Amino acid sequence: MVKERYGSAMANKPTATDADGQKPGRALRADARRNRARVLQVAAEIFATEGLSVPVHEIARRAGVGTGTVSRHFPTKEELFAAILLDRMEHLSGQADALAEGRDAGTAFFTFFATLVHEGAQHRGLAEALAGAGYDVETAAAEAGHDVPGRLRTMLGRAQEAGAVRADITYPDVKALMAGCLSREVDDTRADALIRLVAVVCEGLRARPS
Amino acid sequence: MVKERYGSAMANKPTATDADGQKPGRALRADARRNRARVLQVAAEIFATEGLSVPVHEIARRAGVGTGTVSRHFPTKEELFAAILLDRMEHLSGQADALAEGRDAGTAFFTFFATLVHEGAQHRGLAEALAGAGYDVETAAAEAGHDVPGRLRTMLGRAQEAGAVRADITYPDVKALMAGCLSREVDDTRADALIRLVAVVCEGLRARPS
DNA sequence: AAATATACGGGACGGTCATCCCGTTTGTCG
DNA sequence: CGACAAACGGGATGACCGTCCCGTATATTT
Repeated sequence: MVKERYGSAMANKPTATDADGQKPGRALRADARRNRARVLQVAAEIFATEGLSVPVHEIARRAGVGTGTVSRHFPTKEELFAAILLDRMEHLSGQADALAEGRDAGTAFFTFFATLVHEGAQHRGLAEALAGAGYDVETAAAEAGHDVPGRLRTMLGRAQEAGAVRADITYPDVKALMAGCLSREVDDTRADALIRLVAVVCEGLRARPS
Repeated sequence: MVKERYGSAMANKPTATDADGQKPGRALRADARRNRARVLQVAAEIFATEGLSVPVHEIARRAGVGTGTVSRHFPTKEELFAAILLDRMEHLSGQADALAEGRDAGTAFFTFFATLVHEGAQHRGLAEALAGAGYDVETAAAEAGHDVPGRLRTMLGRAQEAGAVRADITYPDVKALMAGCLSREVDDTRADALIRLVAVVCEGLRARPS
């Protein structure tokens, strides 16, 4: 079953983060930095393959650390979710910038759309869980300079100006269609099924001569 | 956050059900039938608007009955989910049959697709939760004579034969696209946003001259 | 109207987790 | 190499929730 309610304990807004996602005030000890990274990686993997309900104790056990270590680095489970997501955002915004230059607007948009779908397939439910807990992922990412939604929105606008995408499509429409490609309902999560779905959706989005 | 693991307590397969969803062996007392219906209705409403994590105690309280009454009618929370879903399936399969006669195959398919999306918008997550608990909704519904997926699949096949839908589309593709239109990501759940999404998807599904 | 089975209410129980705390270990700096 | 702060581990704590139970109330039957 599904638990959605969280006492939102996510109030702190770091004003800046470095590549390790930590506040500027203090340097982490070497072992601490190592453990933090390891927990982040293991958690991302486990949540992706087994769902978000895996207990924090289990994450700690499989990462080879104590539960105290996890909750010191990530005081609540949501903050762990958020850290994972921020990490992915960083990666994706880099790819977006690379795509935006060189190709025509339509190709860039459709390619980035496909990239997001495949990325999302690896981290189902993470964003939804955080949104449900009242944590605004998009804003947090934007503040860290990894504004993936903003980049997608821009690409959409350019693609529409270039006449490659239907003019009446909105950004929320695009988000919803992305989520559709990620639906759990698809029995075989293999790449080819995903690719066909993306093709259908892109076909629907494409502008065509009236 | 999300809990996905369920000790699957859903073993009993009623061999037949009547309109109230009860086994043939015994007639329910009048107050029992009333309470059952009331809980079913209230639960469907609450789960639809506030999510599946609302505690059973809360359902009982708002339905004006004791928790014992709920768990006597629906021994586990999953069985409550399943009862709600079966109720909707019954409704939908009727609509499908009405659509199947009279119109051309393409129109019937696209119309039923839209109907399912709008219905699904009212009951987000229910099907997923049950599937995650190992409960096969489709089979249960089919045994009760309300095989909605089967009807959709048939309509898809006919629409493809009639040349109205791309031939390479599979049934799982259609299910996934449906789920996409139902995505939580859509901020405004108003009807017009949904309608535009459905339009985009149908456009993508439509067969076009090569 | 009395008798009886059926259903009701809601408190109790047990299990699961996220989070906190504190005695112990270990990196870091002089 | 010694001292101190930082970080570690993992058990304790408390909250939440699904399910069960049983004394009480009420529909049904004769």
